[in-house]
Amino acid sequence: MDLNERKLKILQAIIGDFISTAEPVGSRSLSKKYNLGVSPATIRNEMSDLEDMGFLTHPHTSAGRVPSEKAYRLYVNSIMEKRELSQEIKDTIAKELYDNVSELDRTIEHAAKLLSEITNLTSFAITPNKEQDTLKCINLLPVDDTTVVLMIVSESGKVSNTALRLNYNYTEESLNILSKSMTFSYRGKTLSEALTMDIIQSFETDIEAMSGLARNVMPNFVKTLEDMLNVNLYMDGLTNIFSFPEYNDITKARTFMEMLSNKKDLAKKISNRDDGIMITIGTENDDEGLKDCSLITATYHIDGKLVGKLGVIGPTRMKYEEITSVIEYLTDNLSNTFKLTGGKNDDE
Amino acid sequence: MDLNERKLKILQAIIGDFISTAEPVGSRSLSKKYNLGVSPATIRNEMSDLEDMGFLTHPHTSAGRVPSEKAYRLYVNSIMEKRELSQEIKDTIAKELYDNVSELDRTIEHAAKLLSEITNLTSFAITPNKEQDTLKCINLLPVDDTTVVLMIVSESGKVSNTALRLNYNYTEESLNILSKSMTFSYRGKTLSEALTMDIIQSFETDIEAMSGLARNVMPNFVKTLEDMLNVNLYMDGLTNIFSFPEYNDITKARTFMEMLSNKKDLAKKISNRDDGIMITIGTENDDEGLKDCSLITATYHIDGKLVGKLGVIGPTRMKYEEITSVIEYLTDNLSNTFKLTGGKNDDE
DNA sequence: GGTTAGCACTCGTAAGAATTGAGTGCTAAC
DNA sequence: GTTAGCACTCAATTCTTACGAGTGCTAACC
Repeated sequence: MDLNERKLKILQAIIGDFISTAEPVGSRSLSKKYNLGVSPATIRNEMSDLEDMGFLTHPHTSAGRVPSEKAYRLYVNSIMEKRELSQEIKDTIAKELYDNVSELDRTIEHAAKLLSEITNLTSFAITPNKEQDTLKCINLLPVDDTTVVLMIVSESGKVSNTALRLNYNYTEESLNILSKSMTFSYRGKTLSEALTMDIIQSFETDIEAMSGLARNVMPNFVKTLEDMLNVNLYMDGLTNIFSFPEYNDITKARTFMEMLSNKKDLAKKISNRDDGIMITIGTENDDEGLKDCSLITATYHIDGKLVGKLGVIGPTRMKYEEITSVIEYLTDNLSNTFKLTGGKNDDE
Repeated sequence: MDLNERKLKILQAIIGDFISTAEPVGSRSLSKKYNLGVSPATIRNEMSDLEDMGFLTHPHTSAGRVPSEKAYRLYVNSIMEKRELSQEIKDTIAKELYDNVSELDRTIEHAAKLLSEITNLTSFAITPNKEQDTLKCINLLPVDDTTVVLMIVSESGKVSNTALRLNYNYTEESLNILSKSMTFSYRGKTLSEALTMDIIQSFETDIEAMSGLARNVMPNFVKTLEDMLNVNLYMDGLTNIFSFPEYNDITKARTFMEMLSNKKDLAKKISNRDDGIMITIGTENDDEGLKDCSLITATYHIDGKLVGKLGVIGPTRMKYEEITSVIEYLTDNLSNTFKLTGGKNDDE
């Protein structure tokens, strides 16, 4: 059986109708709403064919047709067209992003919020994977007699620090030497490389006099590095799910919420997704809890290198076209923002 | 009418029963379950009196009685006794807190998680209000030709930093002088005091040569101070609300979730609560969205000074006794943790 | 041969009626 | 003051009925 012009037109109408109404689509109402030029009976025949081909399903005998995952997949791959966003939305995104340039994490959080507000879906964003980020400078700073701060700056502009308490008095001199020495050893190394180096060893042999201080600093150095490698997950628009009739059932809403509250798994799942725009529909998500959901994600870049992700989650019946455009536009703008400022606010 | 011994006993039984079953309590089932030594008819008479006194309400004629807010208030104030926690829960709390000593914010977040797991309620915690925190040291650190990091350390051990890009080359010397000079001016001042000082002014007149650098640094200094003053709100156990029959209604669950997603208002509301254990029931919360909820909060201290809060939110029908004990024990332990380490992990 | 009108059939949903049962309030006797 | 007895109430459950949107099939039509 062939997916001819007319079948495609009918399928498209059904998908469109179902996406906006959430009601199974019947032949009669379809022929009334859309000017397809054929009678309901003909549409019925075509629908029956489309069902045989796996594009439609049937909740029960006397109900209308509902698009299958295969239909959405076809729609996403072939039918839907790239849509130009309305100037209004473009302006909102640009304005919100540029007006709120701030610390990287805050910007990402804000982008997620923006996304959920525009799409009326649940949105999420993860901060960049910093495995490829390189170390730039390491500093040990005196605070008081027994407290020093360890500060690590990476190429991407990320600054991390830990206050550490020593159980003996240090000299400023020794802090300085160790700082310089560490910067020398680690500068240009990626965070993951730095973590695999046999750290304490190198300092004990190199600088005998330093070894006491180094032994105190190193565990914290490792801990801070690990901390810098952590990917943060932000979510917004959690309650948007309640507007969907498919989640009018309390147990479904609950399952959805519970799945999202497992941030660790979710962050991992998102991290593992392909670069660029990626759409996964229902069972394609390979996750029991996501079998009725679709995910759309896209990647943004920091200085063209570090990669973070951002996207939405919602019922498989979602406005793929619009939402994909929004996400694409948003990530493009994000990458742009981070190209100019490195995610930090400039002087002024 | 007098709230005599027997009335009190019956009221207590009704409250206890309703808290655990969520079903209106009838005279017959009450007399069966609890050994009150009187017949259902007598209980009915007493119930009728208790209703007249405002302690019970009546969903409808043929339903059992439900405790009113006034009853809960009486229970919380006079009837309930301080309960000794089970050793198991004590151990869990102690273990979880001491095993996870880490950055302050992480510890608070972890405490909130722990609290929701133990109580099966929605928990929240806010980081300390740092208005009384004092500045300890301010540092400007060279990173590369045009980037410096501004680092601020406060007495409580909080370290904040911003990377800033200058539009001209600086000298290490000038950074040093400005750091020292800022530290000298601000050391010992509270964060809020520092914010009200006419900052740029003072540096322009004092150190002519510095004014260009200072002009670049100061806006960031102010911004970072403001950032340090921000109180963070953590929540956990959001989906616990679904286990309560009173939230089986999707619109109620939705309203609850929506109220909690407004983090700003919530943080404010919690900040404004009294110190120590505070219990507010239903309309006592003075908030339409909270009229069917009770809040229990308690305060923890950092080094005996800075004050943060932590608590739970749930239906008015909650196990006040148990939960209050848990929260009290938890905040005591938190304060203890922060007394020993200042919320930071020591050198090993 | 594709298209269409007609019609019997299906099945979820909404509305209404009957039944149940936990509970109250009142009265009269103990 | 306490209690047994009884009529009454009302939410919740179950059953029944009616409705209607929709299908699938058949036969006629172009």
